[in-house]
Amino acid sequence: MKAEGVRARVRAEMTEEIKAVARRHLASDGANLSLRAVARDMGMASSAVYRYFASRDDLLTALIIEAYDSVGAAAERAVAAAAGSGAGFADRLVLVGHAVREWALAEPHQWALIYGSPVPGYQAPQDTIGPATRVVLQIAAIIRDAYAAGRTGPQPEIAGRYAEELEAVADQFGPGVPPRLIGAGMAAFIQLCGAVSAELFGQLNNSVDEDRRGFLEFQMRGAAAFIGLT
Amino acid sequence: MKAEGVRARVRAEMTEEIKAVARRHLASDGANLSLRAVARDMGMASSAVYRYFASRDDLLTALIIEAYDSVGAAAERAVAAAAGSGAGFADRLVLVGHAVREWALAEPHQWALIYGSPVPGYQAPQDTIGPATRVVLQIAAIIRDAYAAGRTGPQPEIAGRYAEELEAVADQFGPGVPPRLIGAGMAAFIQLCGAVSAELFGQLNNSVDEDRRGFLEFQMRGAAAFIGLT
DNA sequence: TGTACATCAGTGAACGCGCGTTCACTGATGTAC
DNA sequence: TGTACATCAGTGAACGCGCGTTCACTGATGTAC
Repeated sequence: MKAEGVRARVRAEMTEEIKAVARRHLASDGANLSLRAVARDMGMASSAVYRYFASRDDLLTALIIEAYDSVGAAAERAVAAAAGSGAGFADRLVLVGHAVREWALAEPHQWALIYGSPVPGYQAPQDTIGPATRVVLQIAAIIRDAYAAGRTGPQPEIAGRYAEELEAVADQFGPGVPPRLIGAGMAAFIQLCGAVSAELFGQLNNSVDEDRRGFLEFQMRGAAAFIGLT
Repeated sequence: MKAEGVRARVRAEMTEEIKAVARRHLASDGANLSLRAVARDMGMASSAVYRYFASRDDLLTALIIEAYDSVGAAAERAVAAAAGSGAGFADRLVLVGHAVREWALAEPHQWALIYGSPVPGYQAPQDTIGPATRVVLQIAAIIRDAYAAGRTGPQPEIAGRYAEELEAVADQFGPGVPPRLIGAGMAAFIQLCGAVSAELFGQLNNSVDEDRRGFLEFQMRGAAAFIGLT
């Protein structure tokens, strides 16, 4: 056995287990995650957790990053599978929607952690920015590809300062992509987040209770139409 | 002075003041509202608050109901003013969007309380249901009026179980309103909530930072187009 | 108008609990010779 | 291969704090006669 290998592996495993237990605790406590409760669940002294995370906020940050990565990966798998099977661009957007929604239904507390109200007193560090953009990047990629394939329809003019801001964003994605397209893509992402949050946070109760998947698809097709995807 | 008038009025004033202080506390603590902190801020013993609210959850419920009523009233004022000035139906939807957004910017913590992640361990009582529907009711009213005026454009067919569910919802709003219209109206509401939450919870940071009002209008015009409002 | 009584707001101490974080420590595991 | 030392995981007590809720109580305000 490797010299430093064993300790390092055990350390990694413990770190993962702490995160796993903490994720379970998100379910009952929301973002009021308690280090002591996590330690209790693991059968160790609360002080021992500090061997793995410098503070409660550090643990929270790790959970946030993993949540972003997890939903981002789900979106990426959906786009890759859809592109591989030759689905149309609107269908790809719908499939991203379903993938994100299904991830959220499976991990509602992780969803609340990243897309719900901010945790009071918690300031997200820079490390979270990258992972946070993975989902919207996938939507942007669909749009970029659709635009390159000439399948984005006519884009109405937009004007105003927000149009200029979108232009700056568009420049990061591919030369020549019209800013309105990027704006409509961001709108689709925001709409998706809103739709999933509405379902999880109870705003659909007593109106759409059975076929929420169908209703999400309805909304995503609206978003695709707004973009102009064909 | 009336016999029971004085005590009753003082009692009402105290109740209001407690709620006002509690609202201020939402800003720092989020939904982890502390009765003791509220009492401290009012310079009274924590036990005295129990003369006015039976428990912390009762106070939270009162705040939630007032928040729904407050944003609902803002939406109602916007619709009334827009209808009075003869604005088109799409414009009315946009104006509701601006009104809701402005309310949320002024009261971000109340917004988080009602549209953010649910408070852990808190179960909303029945009393919140009515106030919770005031905003979406205004959007439904715009759509009903637009439909009656023949300004909702052609409605594509929808099918599936969610369509049946929307039919049941449509029946509550006015006979003959096509369920797809109601679905598109709900989608507009959800999109609005998503857009406002995205702005407040930081998802627009580093992409649309200056003209968020314009970007919201862009999104609401998309929602109006999806409905078919002209 | 004055007096006896009931109502009610507010106090302060207490109960029992939980929290994040620090610190001196024990023992086991790895490292260097 | 064996021994001396360094590293590091984990313990348990403690600090200082906060919380929701209850309870017996004081004193002021209202009510009934």
